[in-house]
This record gives sequence, C-alpha cells and structure tokens, in this order.
Amino acid sequence: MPQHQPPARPRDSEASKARLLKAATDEFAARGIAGARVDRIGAAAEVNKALIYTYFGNKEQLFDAVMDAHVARVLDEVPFTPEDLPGYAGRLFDFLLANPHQLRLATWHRLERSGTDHEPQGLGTSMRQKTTAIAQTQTDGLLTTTFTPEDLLVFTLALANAWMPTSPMATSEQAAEQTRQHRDAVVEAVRRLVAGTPTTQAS
Amino acid sequence: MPQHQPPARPRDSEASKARLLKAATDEFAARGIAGARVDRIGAAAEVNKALIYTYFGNKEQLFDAVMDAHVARVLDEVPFTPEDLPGYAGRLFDFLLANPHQLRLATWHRLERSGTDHEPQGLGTSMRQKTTAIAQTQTDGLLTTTFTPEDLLVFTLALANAWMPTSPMATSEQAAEQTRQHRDAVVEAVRRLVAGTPTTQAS
DNA sequence: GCGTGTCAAATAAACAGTTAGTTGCACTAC
DNA sequence: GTAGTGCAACTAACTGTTTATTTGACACGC
Repeated sequence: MPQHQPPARPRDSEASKARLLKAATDEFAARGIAGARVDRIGAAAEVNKALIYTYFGNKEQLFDAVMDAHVARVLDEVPFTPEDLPGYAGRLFDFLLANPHQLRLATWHRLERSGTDHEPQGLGTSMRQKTTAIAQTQTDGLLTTTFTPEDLLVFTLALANAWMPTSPMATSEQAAEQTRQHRDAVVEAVRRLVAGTPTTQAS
Repeated sequence: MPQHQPPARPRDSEASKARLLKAATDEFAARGIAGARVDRIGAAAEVNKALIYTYFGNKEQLFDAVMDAHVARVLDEVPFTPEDLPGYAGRLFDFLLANPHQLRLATWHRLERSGTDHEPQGLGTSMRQKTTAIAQTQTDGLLTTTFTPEDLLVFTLALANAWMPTSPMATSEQAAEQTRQHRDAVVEAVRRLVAGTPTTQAS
C-alpha cells in the first residue's frame, strides 16, 4: 500500500515546466545531452521525473526545448545592426558574458545535435535575415564589399566568441578590468574587419 | 569449457595500441567522452576491450591519450610565424580542413575536460611560446601593437576556425571552390587585423 | 614454467523510459 | 453547502537494457 506525501506546493503545471526548463538548462549546459541525467534534472527541479516525459517527450526533446528558449532570448535581446557590426559584436560579447550558459549550449548543440533535422526555432530565418541585411548595407555603400555577407557575419560572430570563458586560453579568472579590455579588443577587431567604410551616414 | 580462437593476427601490442588510438579518435570525435562507448572502440579496433584498461587505464585516460597525440600533430605540422599571422591562419585552416577530427576533439575537450587538471601535453607551453614570439615581433616593429599578444593569437585562431564544418552556418556541403574562397577570406581578415605593419622585412 | 598478451564471461551500477495508481480541485446537481 | 464526478497534476516503484570495469582462464614464445 503505497503512501503519498501531500504536495508542499500547490499544483501548477506551468510553474513545474518552468522549473524543469531551468534545471535542464543547467544540466545540459554543464554536461551536454549524452552526459545529462534525467534523474538529476528532475531532482534539481523538485519535480517527478515522469513529468519530463509527459511535458517534453524525452531527453532530446527537452534539450530542443531548452535550445529554442535560449535562441529566442539572444535574438530578442541583442539587436542586429548591419551598419554597425563592431557595436553588434560588443553587445553580443556583453550578452554572452552575462549568460554564460548560452555559448556552452550552442556548442553542445553543434556537436551533438547538428546533422539532425531539428534546428532551433527561428535560427535559420534569423541567419538569412542577417545576411540579407548585410548585403543591403553593402549595396548602400555603408559596409565594405571586401567580404561576402556570410563571411562578415561568420567572422563577427567568431570574434565576439573568441574571448569567452571555456575558450582555449581563458583558464585564469577574468578580472573585470581584463574583461573590459577584451571587449574593447573584440570591437576594434571587427572595426578593422569592416574598415574602408564611410563612418558618416547617408540618409 | 570456453573456446578460444587462435589469433588471426600475430601478437603486437604496439599495433594494437595504435589501432585502439585510431578507433578511439573516431569515436571520441563523433560522440565525445560521455557519448563514446568503450565496446564500440574495442570492436572498431578489433581488439578486446579489456586491453583498453591494461594499456590506457580507463575511458578518460584514453581520451587524454588521443588528445595528446592530436595536439602534438597540429603543433608539429603547422609552423607558427608571428611575423606572418595571415599565412599562419591560412595554414591552420588547411590543416583543420584536412583533419576534420581535430576541431571536434578540441571542442569536446573544452566542454568535457576543461576544469580538470589534465591539459593536453605541450599545449600550455606552446601557447606561452606563441604569445612570447608575438610580443617580440611587436617589439621589433614588425607587428601591430594595437592588440595585446594574447588578443592577436586568440583572434587569429578564432578566425581560422570560423568557417570550419560544424560551425553554425556550414550546413551545406563545402564545394571546393567555396572552400578556397573561405580560406582567402580568413587570410584577408587576419591581414586586416594586423594592418599597419610594414610588409617589407627588416633583417 | 613463466611472463606477456588475449579473450569470453561476469558483475554491479546506472540508465531512460513506463506504469499503475493517488491526490487536489473545479464544476455540477441537488 | 455538500456529495458526486471527471480530469489533470503528480508520484513511487519498477522494467529491461546498457554501461564501464574486472576477472580468471587460456595460449604462445622463450
């Protein structure tokens, strides 16, 4: 005769889903899909493990849900400015620094989930929009045509990531002053990348 | 009464170790440490999996052995030229393209093994040598002083990696012509990074 | 006969996913 | 208001499989 504990919390599936998503974010960011443990996620969220399967399907789909949420956040919070790629790189740098899970999640996704059909929602669209916007800015004469739009985007993203923690070199703790200098260096690097562009704006 | 097959191959522990290392490279590059299966590595190497434990200790140490070998290879085969960082980026690009496992292994290492004590052998030393060489080249007036030596190294590596497969954008197959253009773009990007340097050499 | 290399089989733990059931709660009929 | 009903939220216990790692017996060259 199984005994059940009275639930300390009121029943609220949305809140449980949210706690699950938060716990899954931490677990996946730290250990990836293969390394993540469903039991651990349930325990951290203080939610029965079976709910993961009713709410999200399985471990992989839970990861996909985590990715979708985080891609949406970065797209929302970091506005893209094709005529000011150095500024964009700086803002992306700031965002990634404030959200250290983002880059790890994206990297796990690239390693463990790429080649599958499921791309994070809106990522492909956003990439296409960005390259199109860059191409238009080039046509308007506001951006160097030395590189293709794809090159410019890929290089800008790469430079914004280059100094992030868990990068090959960042073993020592990032003091605040050092971080600011790295940010400045990233912005300057992108500035040099796009050099040869009129800084005055045409209306 | 267990039956034993007569060994088809002559006994050769070195050859077995080498086959194990090769199979482990493929498995780890594809699936990382947590996703790798010891059985699969043994089967692919046509070596009993117990040998993995006698030769390498355990799964993690096998991964470390794989990393050591591959770090040694890239350090050997891609000479570092602080006075010609664009050329270095191009050569690194070529190497990574010819050795697609390298970048994935390095990425898995960053995600799953960083924070542990074991760094791949010679990597720290090599990084230190490279930054020192860059600093010297700056002192000699052959390289821009806009960036610190660390910035220059990190950015150069980031740009050389930016267009590699399993990068966010490289979903379509890399046609040979497109690859050449990407290589050119990487070299040009690093050229712009280090711009303001005399191109003529002082002896 | 001894050391080195080899192997199938065993083991114990961990794992993702399932199931059968319990509990809280909104709503209704009276 | 209160007994009854339907249902979604929740739960403990379990299932069958997979896993890394160990073991102990066998073979071969010397």
